[in-house]
Amino acid sequence: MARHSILDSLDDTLRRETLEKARVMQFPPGQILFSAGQHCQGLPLVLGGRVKVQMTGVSGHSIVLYRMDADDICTLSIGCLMTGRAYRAEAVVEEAAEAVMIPRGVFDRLMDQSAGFRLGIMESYGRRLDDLMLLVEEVAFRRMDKRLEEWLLGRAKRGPVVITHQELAVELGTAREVVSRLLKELERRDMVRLSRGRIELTGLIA
Amino acid sequence: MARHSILDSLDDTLRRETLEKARVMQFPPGQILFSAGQHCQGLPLVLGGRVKVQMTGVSGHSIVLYRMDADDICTLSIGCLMTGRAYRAEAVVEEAAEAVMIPRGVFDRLMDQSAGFRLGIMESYGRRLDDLMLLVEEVAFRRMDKRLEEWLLGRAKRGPVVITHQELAVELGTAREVVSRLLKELERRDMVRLSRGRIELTGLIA
DNA sequence: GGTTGAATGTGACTTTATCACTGAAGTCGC
DNA sequence: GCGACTTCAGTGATAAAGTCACATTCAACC
Repeated sequence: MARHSILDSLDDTLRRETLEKARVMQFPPGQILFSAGQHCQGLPLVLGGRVKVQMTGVSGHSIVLYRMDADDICTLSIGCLMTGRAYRAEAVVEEAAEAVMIPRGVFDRLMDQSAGFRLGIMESYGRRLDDLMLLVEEVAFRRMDKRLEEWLLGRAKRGPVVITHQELAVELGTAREVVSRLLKELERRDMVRLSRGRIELTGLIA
Repeated sequence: MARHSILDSLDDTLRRETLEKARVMQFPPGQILFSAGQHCQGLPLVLGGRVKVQMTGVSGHSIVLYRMDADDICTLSIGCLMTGRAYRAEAVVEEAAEAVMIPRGVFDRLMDQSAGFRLGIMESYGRRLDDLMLLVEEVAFRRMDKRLEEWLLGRAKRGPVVITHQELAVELGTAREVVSRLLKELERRDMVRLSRGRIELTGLIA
């Protein structure tokens, strides 16, 4: 059963009609939801799992822009859906995800007939814009060592972080060598223990 | 008379009603349209002039996020209007600007009753999101000297660029000293001629 | 057990950021 | 017209981050 808070804002008739025309889809880890240059087929409402959205610049470097998880809306798709432009970023499933795909026609109808749906869409847009503004500030002004430590702390809820230095570099929008060196420095200070594809936080609990 | 393409998408009745309740306002250069922490009073539709939107990070550094000019919609205001959150950025008038301020109630009504209005709003949102994604990439990966040259070229349509190094640093999200040094280097290579608050492009026409 | 490919380590060097100043150019009051 | 003041610009020293080139290590798979 499709559980997404934006669907709760619909009245019964509209919700039933929506669910009739929308498809619930499953995406295994590693699957590409969409990639740069593609055109949008429908609006994904994320029911569960985790998807990262990243873009690759002209330089060939990539950076993770944001993540989507349960109850999120794929904001990028809205713009592509309504204006017909192609995606500029790429979405990669990290944890097996489930999403309802709302076809264009249904989306238009929902926007037309449900104030709650509109609010949900606008809220999602606003949040994304905020996220990106904060990211700009972060990338432009914050020190890489702090950003790295913060990222690790945010990920180390329980157990070691399983990630390669290269992937971590994409998370932060920097080079692999920079990540390697900063991590080695953290290891020297006994903040982390490093092994291949794996970072264990030891002293970094603050 | 208020000319904005999104108003053209409205039928006569709706447009008349909107213009009755909306106020056309004038903003002189230097005026702050809104600043971080403030709450949104209405949605500005920009009729003319130029407004820059910039944010200041925790570090105290600022960076210009994007600009609005004729026929633009203040995307940031939409999110603040609908969710009640405060602005996170600041808008400063660069060239005397004129805007129609759409009050919240009218905005809701337009979203409800006009598909064209909705499309315009969504288009604006999508474009802004794109702008910010490109900015992230630019800040994260492109070289400062190239970005500076590009910025200057984009501004030097006719005549010299009137700007201080400090302001230019905010445009690019870097430090004033960095801008000064890069400009001096350009001057050594006879690409520009520098004077106080003014940059003349000489060899930089490419 | 040896080969292979991915992941990591590191030196050398360039670019960018930061700090701490100095000097130069405008502005204002008289 | 002349100081006093303020804003703007220049620069050396040093630290942080990015780039390039290559060495090493690890894990997986014949």
